[in-house]
Amino acid sequence: MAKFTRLSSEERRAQLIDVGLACLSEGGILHFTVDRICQRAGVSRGLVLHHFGSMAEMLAAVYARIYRDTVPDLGLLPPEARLEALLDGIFAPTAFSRDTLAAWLTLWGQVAVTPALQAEHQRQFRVYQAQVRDAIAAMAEARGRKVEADRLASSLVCLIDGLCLQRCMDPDVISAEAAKAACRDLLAPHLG
Amino acid sequence: MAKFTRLSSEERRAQLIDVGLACLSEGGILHFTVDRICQRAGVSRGLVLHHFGSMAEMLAAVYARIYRDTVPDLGLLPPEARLEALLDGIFAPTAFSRDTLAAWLTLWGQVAVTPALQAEHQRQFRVYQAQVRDAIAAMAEARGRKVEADRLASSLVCLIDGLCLQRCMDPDVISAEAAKAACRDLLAPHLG
DNA sequence: CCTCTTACTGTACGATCATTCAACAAGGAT
DNA sequence: ATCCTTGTTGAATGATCGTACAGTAAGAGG
Repeated sequence: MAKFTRLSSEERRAQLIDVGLACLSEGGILHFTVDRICQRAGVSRGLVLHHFGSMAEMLAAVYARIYRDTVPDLGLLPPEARLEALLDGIFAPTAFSRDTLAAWLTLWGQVAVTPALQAEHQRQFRVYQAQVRDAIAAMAEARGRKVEADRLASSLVCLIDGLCLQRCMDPDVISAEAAKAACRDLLAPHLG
Repeated sequence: MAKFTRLSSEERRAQLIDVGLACLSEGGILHFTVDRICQRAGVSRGLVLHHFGSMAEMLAAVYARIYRDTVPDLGLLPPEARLEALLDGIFAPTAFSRDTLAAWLTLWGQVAVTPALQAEHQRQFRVYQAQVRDAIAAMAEARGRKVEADRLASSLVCLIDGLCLQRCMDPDVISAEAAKAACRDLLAPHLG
């Protein structure tokens, strides 16, 4: 019998990212270590840096992963449905759970002090911000309203982040429905 | 000449908290270490744990400090001025700087995974949330409006947090004035 | 000037950290 | 069945981590 099984580079990276995410959720950045991740994944110490080069690079990969898992793709939806789909994705049970949010908070806390992570953040955030802006602009047009889509999108993004923050630090304070309602309330005066 | 100078417990704690805050700003939680803090403060290794007992306790003390430095005391102000004073305090140049915000983000990232910090957060946040609610309620009453002060305060707190988050991760995106405007825009439909 | 409290020093300790690297072997290719 | 690519192992390294603790001395009070 084989002492270990070989996976393709993509498969192994995906598995390690999963484990890394779990470590972040449970213990923050201080638990995001080579030893812990490898032990939990059932592989040897050398494998993480073989696939990612450094822990900072792996952290950036985890950031890209959680971004894709959380922010839905809105491209194919009809204009009036995009905004609601965006909120449904972000405030879905898995994305808006304490575990996922704890990972988000940890990553945010590292963005400003980890160059590799900061670069990944800017890459991901640009796409996200554009999606939110377009969803708002599409809705405004569908309803025949003139809005400052940029400013409104910026406010909505901030509100969403803050809701995630508060939800993570005290889950009882804000439910997913209350979070969606707060977002709609922010937009209502401008979109009707 | 003396080999070292003795300070009162309060003075030394204040100094070490200052240094700890600086370490958090510059390198996140991974730079919040006994060695770094002591070296930077010009004291020996044993002093931190002499005054704080553990690094987790010291982190909680730093959290309490940054909270008090950021959130202004609104008690004595006239009802209509409280909301604006709150925003002025939170978005003041020092509080809304990259350094201070980086420390905030780091601390937030640790709240969910550090019991001592979580306890301190709940203590501080309760007071903060109540201040925001009262400022909103006072303004609503002054203007003769009926509002759901709780929900509105919750939304405002989330928006403020999100603004801090975005500002820290990319200072060019949001100015202090834009942040204040976003907050006023959230409240305007309810408070006029 | 003496005493006493306690702020303070500095070493020691065991654990854990990220990274490097040479050797091994799994499994598709030929 | 053999070769070869490369995913994988595991030990070694040197730095750094938090905490414990026995001893030192500063400086206020008597």
